[in-house]
Amino acid sequence: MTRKNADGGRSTIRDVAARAGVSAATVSRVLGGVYPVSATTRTQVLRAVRELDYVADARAKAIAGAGTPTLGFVLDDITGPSFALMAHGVEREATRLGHLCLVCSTDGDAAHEADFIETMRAQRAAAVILVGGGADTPEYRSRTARVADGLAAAGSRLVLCGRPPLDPGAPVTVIEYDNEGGAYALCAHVLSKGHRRILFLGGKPEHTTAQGRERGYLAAHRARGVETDPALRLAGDFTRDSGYRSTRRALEEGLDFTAVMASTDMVAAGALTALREAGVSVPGDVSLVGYDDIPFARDLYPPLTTVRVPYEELGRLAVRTALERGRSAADEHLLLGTHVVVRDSVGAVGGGGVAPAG
Amino acid sequence: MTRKNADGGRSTIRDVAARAGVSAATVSRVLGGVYPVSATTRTQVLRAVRELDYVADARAKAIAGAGTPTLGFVLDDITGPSFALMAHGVEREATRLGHLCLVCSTDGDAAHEADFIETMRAQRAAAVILVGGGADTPEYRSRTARVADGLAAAGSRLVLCGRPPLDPGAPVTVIEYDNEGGAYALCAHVLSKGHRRILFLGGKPEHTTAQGRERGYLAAHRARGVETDPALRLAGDFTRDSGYRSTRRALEEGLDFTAVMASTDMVAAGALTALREAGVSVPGDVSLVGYDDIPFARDLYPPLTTVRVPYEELGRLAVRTALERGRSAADEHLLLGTHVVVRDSVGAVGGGGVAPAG
DNA sequence: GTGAAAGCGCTAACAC
DNA sequence: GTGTTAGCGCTTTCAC
Repeated sequence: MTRKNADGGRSTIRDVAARAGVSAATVSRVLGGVYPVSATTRTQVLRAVRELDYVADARAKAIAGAGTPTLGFVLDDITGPSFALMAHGVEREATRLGHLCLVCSTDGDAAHEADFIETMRAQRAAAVILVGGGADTPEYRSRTARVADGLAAAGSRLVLCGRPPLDPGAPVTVIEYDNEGGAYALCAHVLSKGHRRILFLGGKPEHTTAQGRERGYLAAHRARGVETDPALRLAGDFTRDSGYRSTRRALEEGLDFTAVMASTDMVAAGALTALREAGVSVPGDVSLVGYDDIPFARDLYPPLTTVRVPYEELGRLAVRTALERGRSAADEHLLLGTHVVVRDSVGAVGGGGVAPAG
Repeated sequence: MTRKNADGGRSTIRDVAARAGVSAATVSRVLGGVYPVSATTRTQVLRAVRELDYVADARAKAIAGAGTPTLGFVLDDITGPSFALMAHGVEREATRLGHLCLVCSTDGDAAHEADFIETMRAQRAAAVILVGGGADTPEYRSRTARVADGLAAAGSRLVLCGRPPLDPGAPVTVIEYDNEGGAYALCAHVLSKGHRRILFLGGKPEHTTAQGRERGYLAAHRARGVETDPALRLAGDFTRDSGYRSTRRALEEGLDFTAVMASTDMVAAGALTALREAGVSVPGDVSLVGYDDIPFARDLYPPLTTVRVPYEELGRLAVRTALERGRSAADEHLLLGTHVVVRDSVGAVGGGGVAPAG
């Protein structure tokens, strides 16, 4: 059994050097790879490394100038399928590019988020990626701009993913996907089937992602010249439970609608269960659509018509953009397209809806 | 606007010291918190820190002896709902305990996993947590034991979560949940409804989690004195697609069964869709059960009867055990219980099954 | 209470 | 080729 040096602690480069009968610098060189070293020395050093089971301290390397660059990734909730997908993309791309990736899920807690960003700064992260909508308040803008400045001044970079963009000039990279466009197309599809009273299950009113999707809903109606009923737009959040509760309440209150457009597939899942429990058939009585196209969407019954968002791709892109961006401090802004994927949860109107017409 | 020191780079403790007109040691002390410093000095230092927007380099701190401890978390696929849940638990508990958490998803690639563990060692992580089953081969045991030794020698610790345990004596903490027991109870439930030909959708044959669940399936049959048909046990993996494909094939081949027991909720989701596409009603014609109780399970139609595994709790526990363990190098072994949650996907036999009775 | 100096584990000139 | 000497940015004796 290979044992460590006497004190049982980790061994240092000097221990290796001593055992191999060379200087620390030499050890560093053979481990470094490219520097010319004589074959015999190299062999000896390598043997010592093996015998001591030596692994260089990454922090020390980092501080000395070498070292693996790091990257921070912050999301609301790693448990949400769409963000998990993104996390996957981020993680893959980061390691592909030789970066370490620190992940933090904040549970929507702003303080936690701030803490983590600070930590990333302390780690001298090459970039920190923030994902997930949020409120676009003046406080948000100034706070985030400050963060962006701080990061930029430290040679790092802030990437906003699906988040409210900042005022022009702020040193951030923002990558968005088209919430309004996707929702517009989706809603147009539903309208084209003859639906005129579409229940919209939104998110938190101040949440920009939710807003974008709602704008799409509204715009599609406007384009078709059909009026929207404010009573049909319900706030909530992006969870399954929110969809369930809102739908239940809508049903109990006797709201009149023939379709529901959920702001998220998770919300749609909850809505579907609520509908089913109430004996409402989908899409027979009521049609249903979601947003995100999470893997599960097609296993729902009926398979859910929804909007595909390229989350994993988004994650990869965020990393690549943040890391490979030219040295320009200019802010960049990317908008990824989305498209609706039609499955079986939308039917032509006529089946009835849930309430007696007018 | 607060600007950095001249070169635009990050400022160091010396920059702060200079600006505050004190020594670096003093800055370190006021930032450290507890050391006695005069009120005026403290104020000045703090002001300098603010003006310079100074954030101490975590790597340098770490190397100097202070610094935030780190913890590594490795999983197959962060996209899988159950592991995402665990990741959440791990992440929460780690930050609660003041640890940084590095997450890596390996996509089942052993080399990637080895790399990451090496990285964690280089980061001098306090512990590394490995989750997800795998093959319990001699190679696995010796390789992992070596890793455990290396980590232990470096003052760190390996935690195996739902992974094949090592030979006794290896310095690891293993936390398992009861696959066999859960599967046994679940299968017993299905059998109690009169089912006698239950299709088992397993995982990779060498995968210990899959094996445990299969053992439970077998044991439940044995306990009831019902014979099992090997043709009814299909291998696959833990994905939704695998469940879909296997079920489809079983149907095409005219396999005779009245229930399907999927080794995972994801697999069950795929199976459900395949069944539905074939016009087989669940649970009318065929009953279906899963394993994991992922959040989505109840939004499937019919709501899925499954086994609840406390994944998030598991993650928290892994962190706590790894970090708060006494200084004893003894190996620990925890086994978490599971329980079946009955929903509506199992019916009494009689509806028929999918093939003409023998 | 505060500063000077040593040192954490490593890399990178700069000699020879 | 290889060793010596400086650092990297921080903390922590040890003096004063």
